[in-house]
Amino acid sequence: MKESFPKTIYALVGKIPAGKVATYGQLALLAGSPRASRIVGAVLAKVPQEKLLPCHRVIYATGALCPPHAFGHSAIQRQMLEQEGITFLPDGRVCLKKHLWDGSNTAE
DNA sequence: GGTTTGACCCGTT
DNA sequence: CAACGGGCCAAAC
Repeated sequence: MKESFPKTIYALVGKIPAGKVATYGQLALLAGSPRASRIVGAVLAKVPQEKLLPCHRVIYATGALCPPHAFGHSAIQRQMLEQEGITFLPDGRVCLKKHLWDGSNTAE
């Protein structure tokens, strides 16, 4: 495995199953750098939707969604996740306890 | 090849 | 309880 970081991120995000969510830290961890959580976001920011990556399934480690400008609009990500079957808490956060992606099982 | 920034995360005030 | 700052790693200019 010698794929670049962004390449790894694309693969990981593309492996996130519907109805599940992954945190930037989680992707960074699977990518090989647990502290490169920022890189994950930066990479997704550079990579256009042409990759068809479900970046809307990527959220903060706290369960909060990423800033509105990330998807070009606010509450968009939330709407998408709701359609995926994600459960939102009254706090406005995703139920990480129920929808946190199990990337450890998908890691190769 | 060095510098700047970035869709983050956590501890402290 | 809420807000602020700092630190981390890698990609882009």
